[in-house]
Amino acid sequence: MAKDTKGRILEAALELFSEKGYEGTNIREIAAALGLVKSSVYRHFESKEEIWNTLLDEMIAYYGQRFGSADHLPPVPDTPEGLTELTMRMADITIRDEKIVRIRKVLTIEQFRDGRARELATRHFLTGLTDMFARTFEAMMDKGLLVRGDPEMLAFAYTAPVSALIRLCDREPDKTQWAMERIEAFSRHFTETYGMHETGRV
Amino acid sequence: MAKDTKGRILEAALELFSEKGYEGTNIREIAAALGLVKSSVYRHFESKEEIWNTLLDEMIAYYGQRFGSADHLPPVPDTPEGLTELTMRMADITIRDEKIVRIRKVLTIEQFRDGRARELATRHFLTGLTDMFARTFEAMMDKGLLVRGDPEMLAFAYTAPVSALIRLCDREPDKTQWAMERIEAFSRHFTETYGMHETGRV
DNA sequence: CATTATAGTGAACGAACGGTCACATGTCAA
DNA sequence: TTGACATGTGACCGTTCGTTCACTATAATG
Repeated sequence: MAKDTKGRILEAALELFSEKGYEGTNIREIAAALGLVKSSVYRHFESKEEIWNTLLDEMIAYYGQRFGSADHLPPVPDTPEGLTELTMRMADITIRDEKIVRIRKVLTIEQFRDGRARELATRHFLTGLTDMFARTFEAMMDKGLLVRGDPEMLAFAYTAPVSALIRLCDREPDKTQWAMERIEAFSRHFTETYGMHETGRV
Repeated sequence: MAKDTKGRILEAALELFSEKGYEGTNIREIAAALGLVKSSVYRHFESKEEIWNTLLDEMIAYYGQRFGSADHLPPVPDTPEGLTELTMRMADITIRDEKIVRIRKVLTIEQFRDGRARELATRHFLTGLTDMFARTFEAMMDKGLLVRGDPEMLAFAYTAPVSALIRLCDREPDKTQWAMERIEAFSRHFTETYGMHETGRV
């Protein structure tokens, strides 16, 4: 059968670490989460630390594959309102996808203890979103949909509030609906401030 | 002499918890930080958990006293540029004050494990700053310094990016200077977008 | 069929943990 | 001087931690 026990251990570890942290989780719990006893875990990993490091490798790779590659760039909206739609779609995915939620949570918890977690946290919470939207905004400026200006600055001003609300959902999931409404309201406010409609030139 | 050992224990606990988390810190380290052995700590606290709960009480009280009371409201700027100055002053304090930094870090780490930490985290990272600046912005609108609009929305759009950069400093202190420059640049961008200069009416 | 590799187990290990307690100090009021 | 109280200590406790290992069951390979 070989049902990829190694992968299931990493899954369980991510889930537990994201709730109770690395130090707050023990090997017995991880094993129990897949119906094993702790010694079985050591068939697949040499130590608890190796689980953590492998998990980090996986998270880094996952981020690169999901947000880093060029073919995953979001489509450039056709209208200022399209930016809001795009944002809502992306926010919805990033809040619903349990794996991404858990990655954000574990990076939040462990960022002060582990250097690699620190770097990935900065990319997740700050630079990654900014870079991505900077390119989108630049394209929108070229299309005459957004007022001309520093696309990086605009992207930062746009993504930081959205990111803050996404992190609120991580912390207090029962406020998800409220947060989504706030994201939409903020996005509309943003497009009303910076958005332009095409002049219709052919 | 009675040199407030209880208070010093709380100080040491805050420092250690903010770096390694509650579970990652043990009583021996806390005791050693003030030159004691662990059993001495139990003269002042019944358990590790009581240290944690007392610390949380203190953090909640500290926040209320520091940011909650009306007499600590920041002065309303006289010009749009004054908003940037005010922001830089507040950011500088909040990044330099080690106690506040540690409180933010420990709330970041423990927000998923402790309900009270969760609530205080939301206030620290989201609602507190927004509420405070909403009042400032409302006053600035009344004075004709800021374009009319929803002060809450504007405050959220303003404080969320600043907060994101402050949290970057918590995570990567060597990027503090860069972050401060970004805060200033963002604040200037913001006042250029929404700021107005008085018409000079008497 | 015998063999070899793989995955899982229960018992046991030393170390570290949070916590207790009898005891040694020092301080200060009666 | 005495007694009471607060503070600090070292030895010790039971538990839990991460980790090891001899052993079993299973499945694939020659």
